[in-house]
Amino acid sequence: MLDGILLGLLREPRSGYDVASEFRRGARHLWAADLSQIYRTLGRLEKEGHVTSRVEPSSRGPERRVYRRTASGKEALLAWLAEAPALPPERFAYLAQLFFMGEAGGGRTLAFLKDLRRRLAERLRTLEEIEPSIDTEDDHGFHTHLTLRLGILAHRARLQWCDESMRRVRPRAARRRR
Amino acid sequence: MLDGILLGLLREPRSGYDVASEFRRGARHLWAADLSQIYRTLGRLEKEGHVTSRVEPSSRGPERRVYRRTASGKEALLAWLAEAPALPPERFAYLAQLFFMGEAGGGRTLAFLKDLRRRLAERLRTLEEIEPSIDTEDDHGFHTHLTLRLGILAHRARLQWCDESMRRVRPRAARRRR
DNA sequence: GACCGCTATATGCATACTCATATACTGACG
DNA sequence: CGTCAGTATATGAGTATGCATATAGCGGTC
Repeated sequence: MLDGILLGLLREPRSGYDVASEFRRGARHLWAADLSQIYRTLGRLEKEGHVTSRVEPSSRGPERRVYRRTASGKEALLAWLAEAPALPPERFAYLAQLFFMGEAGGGRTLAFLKDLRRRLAERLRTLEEIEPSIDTEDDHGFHTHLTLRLGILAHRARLQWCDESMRRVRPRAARRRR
Repeated sequence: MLDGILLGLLREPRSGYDVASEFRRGARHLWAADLSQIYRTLGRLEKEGHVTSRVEPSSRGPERRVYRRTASGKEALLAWLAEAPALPPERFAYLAQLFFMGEAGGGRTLAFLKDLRRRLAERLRTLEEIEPSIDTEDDHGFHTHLTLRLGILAHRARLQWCDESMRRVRPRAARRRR
């Protein structure tokens, strides 16, 4: 999976470090990846012939290993884009916690939702801050904006759900106290 | 992470196979897990003393290894529930594809979104079918319903996003044809 | 000149996860 | 009686991921 992302980011030749920075700036909200993971994957892509690398001097640090996408790499990228939309396995750790919160007596649910709401709101804020900086005229910018937009709408829906849930929890908690 | 879920499902003694079935029925929308992964994790939880197991005859199949949660297991579960809400690393494979869809010339975006919408709508339908069957009176049912509810709201938001996105894509595609 | 932060690559280790495969019992259906 | 679906456990192999750590150049600041 990371393969496609790295091949996509290598639209222009870049070092692993640059790819990782690009990643953090533009794609952080859609995929998480570690520097070590990126280096390893680039290494594998090179063995597979999807990229080539060349060591080049850097103006402000140690030597850089610059990766270039090959024709085969471009092909692999297009093949990935031609695949059906990949719905990932759902993995919501906080929902799993909430699912069993009844075992904690139910008294913790409200505090948990409050905390969750705060964290989600924070994430939403960072997404909203990025949005106006995207130029939607060119194709890449347009698609970037589409993905960012889902992040924003999804987070808003989650916040609404937090509010709805907290409204439902309060009377239950009150009943328990009686 | 799976530890907490398994310990939660072991509110009553169950075999690995039962846990997996329970999983598919009630928690499929919040965490994905493989049977082999569940067996292995139960094995580890036993080594750690959080569960014990005993082989018992089955009425309709081979022998079952039934797991029981220990006091230490209950403690570990409560500790997990007391942790802050765990926001998982974002991993949206289909968003990653969309992010780079400009490389495919942009002509594929609409078909991609249509396909995605269909898949998401299908998932939403299965969630909505489960909803009315949940009894929200008891604590576990209530919390189950909360998590299901987020699944439903999140999917509705995604569908809206698909529609919004398709409306934005069409004029661009028309412009490209000129 | 010492130290800090950023740039830059790479590896080791442990865990998590996926997919395939082996084994074997039971009940239903044709 | 054969076969299939469902019940049931377990392991091997390969991949992905996360976290820590080692190394080292460069530029600025105190």
